[in-house]
Amino acid sequence: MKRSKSFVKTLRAAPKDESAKSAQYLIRAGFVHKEMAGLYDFLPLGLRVLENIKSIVREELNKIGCEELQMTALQNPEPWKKTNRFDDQEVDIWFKTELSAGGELGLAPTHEEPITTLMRTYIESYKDLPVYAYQFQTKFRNELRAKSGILRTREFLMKDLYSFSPDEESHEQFYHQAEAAYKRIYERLGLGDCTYETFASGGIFAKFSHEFQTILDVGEDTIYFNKDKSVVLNEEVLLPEVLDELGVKKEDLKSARAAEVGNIFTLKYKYSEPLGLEYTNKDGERRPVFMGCYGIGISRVMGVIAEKYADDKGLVWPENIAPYKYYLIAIGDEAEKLAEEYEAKNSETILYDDTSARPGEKFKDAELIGLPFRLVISDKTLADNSAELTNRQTGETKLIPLSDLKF
RNA sequence: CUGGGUGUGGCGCAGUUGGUAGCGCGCAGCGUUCGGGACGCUGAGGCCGUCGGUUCAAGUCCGAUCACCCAGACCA
Repeated sequence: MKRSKSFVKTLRAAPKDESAKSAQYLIRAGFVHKEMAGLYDFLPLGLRVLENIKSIVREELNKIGCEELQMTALQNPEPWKKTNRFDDQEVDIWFKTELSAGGELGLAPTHEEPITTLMRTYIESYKDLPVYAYQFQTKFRNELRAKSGILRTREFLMKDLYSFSPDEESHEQFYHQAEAAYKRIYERLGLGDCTYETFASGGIFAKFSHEFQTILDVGEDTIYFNKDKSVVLNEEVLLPEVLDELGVKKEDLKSARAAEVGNIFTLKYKYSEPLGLEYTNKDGERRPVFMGCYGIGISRVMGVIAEKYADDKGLVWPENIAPYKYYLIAIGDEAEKLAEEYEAKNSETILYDDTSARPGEKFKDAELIGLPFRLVISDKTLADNSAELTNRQTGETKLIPLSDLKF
C-alpha cells in the first residue's frame, strides 16, 4: 500500500480528550477516529489490525470444531423477556429503539437469548449435539462511562462463542478445550506472558467463571496472584471461602491492575430452560441443553496490545497482528524506482511512504505507526547493493543485501 | 450517577477591567531545501458548544442546557 493513496494522515499532536497512551497513539497514527465518547471508527490501518486479530481467533476456534455465523445486532425483545433480561432494572446497559410500524427493538449487548432461540430450530436430538457456534459481532452497551480509548466503548467488536452440549461431562470437556484455545490465542496475539486465566464470579450457575486478564496499568480490574502465578483471582472473588478453596492465603497474594481480554462461562441451563432449548436423548427423554459462553473483546484486545507495546515514540505491533510488516522509505530517485517495484509486488506486506515528506518526517511516522520493520533504501545503501532494516521493537538496525530481501 | 476539570479554524492553545478574534502546527501557491518532524514569502480557513438574559456593545458577565475528559461507583 502506498501512503499517498490513503485518505488517512498522521497527526503531530495528540487530541486533548484522550489520556490513555494507546488511544493517543491510535488516533495520531491514524488507526482510529473518535466519533464521540465510547464510539470509534476503525480506519484502514486499524481495520487491518482487527482483521488480523479475528483471523487468529477464527483459526484457533475452528481448530477445536467451532463454526462461524453472524447474527443480527437488532434484537427481538421476546426471548429477552422470557429470561427477564429486557428489563432495564435487570440489564441497565440496553440501547433500545422502535420500529416505525410500532414495537420495540433492542441493540444486542450480547447474544445468549437469540442464539439459544436460533438453536431451537436446529437442535432436536442428541445426534445434533454438540454445537459450538461463534460470531464476530458488534455489541452495544450503554455504559455509564466510556473510557481509555477503545478499551471500554459503547459499541465494540466481540467474538462470542456459545457451546451446546448434551450434559455436564461433555460440556466440561469442551470447556477445557476452549481454555486451551484461548491460551493459544493470547500467545499468538503477543499477550501470552502477561495474560492469566483468572477466577472470577460465575453467577449462580457455576462456582466461578474464568476471565483472561492482561496485566496493564490502565486496566479496570484488580487481580490477585500467588508467587508463581499458578492461582490468579479477580478482586471480586477475594473472599475467605474462595481463598480456602483455592488453597491460598491472602497475605501471600500480590495485586496488579489488569484488563479483561476474555471471559468464559458455564451457563448450564440458565438460558436453555426458560427459552425451551431441549433435545431428545437416546432413551427418548427430553433434556435441556447444557450451555457455555466464551467471549473475547476483539477491539479491546487491539487496545490492550497497543497499550502494552507502545513506547515513547509510538505504537509497536507484534508481527502477527501488524497491519503491514514493513514501513518502506526510499531516499533518492533510484531508490524510489526500486521502492515502487517492491510495493507493487508486495502491497499486502509493505506500507510504502511515497509521500513528499522529508526523510526525517517519514522516520517519525514509521515509529508512530509501529510496523515491525522499517526498510530504508537510499543511494547510500544502493551503492552497497543493500537496504537498511530496523526492528521497531528492539531498535536494532542492519544492512542486508537486496538479494536477500523477502517480503 | 457522585466529585473535579474543559468546550475558541482540521489539531494544540492564548484571549487582560466587556470595545474590530489571535498564535503554533497542519493546509494551498511560489522559491530554496531533502538520512531524523527544514526555511522564507504569500494565502485560505472561525455564528468563540447551544439557547436565553444583562448591556450602546458579550469569547469575556448572569441563567439554563448539551458535550467531552479524569477519579470513583457500576459492569448483566
